Amino acid sequence: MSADIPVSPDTPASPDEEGLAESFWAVARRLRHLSRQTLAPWEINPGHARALGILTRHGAMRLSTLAEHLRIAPRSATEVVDGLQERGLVARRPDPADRRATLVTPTDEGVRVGAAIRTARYAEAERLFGGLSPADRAHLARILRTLRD
Amino acid sequence: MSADIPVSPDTPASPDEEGLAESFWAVARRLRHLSRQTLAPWEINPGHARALGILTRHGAMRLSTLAEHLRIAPRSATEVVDGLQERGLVARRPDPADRRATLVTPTDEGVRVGAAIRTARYAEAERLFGGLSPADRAHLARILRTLRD
DNA sequence: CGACAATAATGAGGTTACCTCATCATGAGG
DNA sequence: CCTCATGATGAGGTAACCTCATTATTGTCG
Repeated sequence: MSADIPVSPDTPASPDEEGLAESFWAVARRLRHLSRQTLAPWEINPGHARALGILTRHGAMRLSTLAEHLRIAPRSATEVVDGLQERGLVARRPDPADRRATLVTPTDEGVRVGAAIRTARYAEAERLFGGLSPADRAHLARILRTLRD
Repeated sequence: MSADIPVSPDTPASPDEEGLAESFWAVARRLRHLSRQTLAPWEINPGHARALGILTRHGAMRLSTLAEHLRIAPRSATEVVDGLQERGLVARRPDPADRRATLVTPTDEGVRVGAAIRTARYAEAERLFGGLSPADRAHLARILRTLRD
């Protein structure tokens, strides 16, 4: 680099009001980063992990229903399921109630991996939020709940 | 829909510990949504807005420096700048100090739009965080600052 | 019952926002 | 001055989405 002034990290840590959103994104970035590390051992991407999580929590469901859970177009869910199927984590079976439909079910392996990821995610959250005092944690939980609605 | 059970919103509002990350993402989703609305009047996407913001805050810089700020590959910054240039928000000029390099400068219009977006973002944050009591707001700011480091 | 619109999944093809690698001009050090 | 490094960009690729068209099947209604 001709002049190697280290580039400031683009988030201008401003006083407070404006910085609230900025700080929020900074933490979100950390969380996303942690998440990537967490998922690395399974060589699964966040999208697939999310789908697998939904499937292991709710059990078998139609492709279109999965799409709704994921809030993506049904056509896109087809591709997510393709990926999970290739990895042997889910299987397609015909819906006995409607021969147009496909039920997506986690395989045994899928259930196993889904549970492992769930556990790892728990640890991941602990790693980030563990530094907080129990009081702060409760506070944060309450505030986030307020903001979310 | 054959059985129109409304799909539950996939985030299972779990007790607390695990839900902290979940809540966090839920709020992030709201923020992102607000952000899209905020930017709509300028028909500019978040990536372009971010680049323009950096340029108006820091002034003219090399394409490669912009890439560092954005944390993307220089080649990708070329495309972002192409987009902003098409919209007349930035201009390329040769770097007088190095004839290989290009300085990207916001145009007058770019400065104007950048400032307007900055103001709108302020209002956007207010819209989300405004519901909080001043105490909660301070609390949140402090907690986020802790989590970010 | 039988025609017909609605629905489930998927093929085909497009978009966006990134990436890497190769190329070309320019710069800097031995 | 020769070589190697660097700044921007052309060429081409990928991941994760999208829409629209197609096919099989279903529910409805006259």
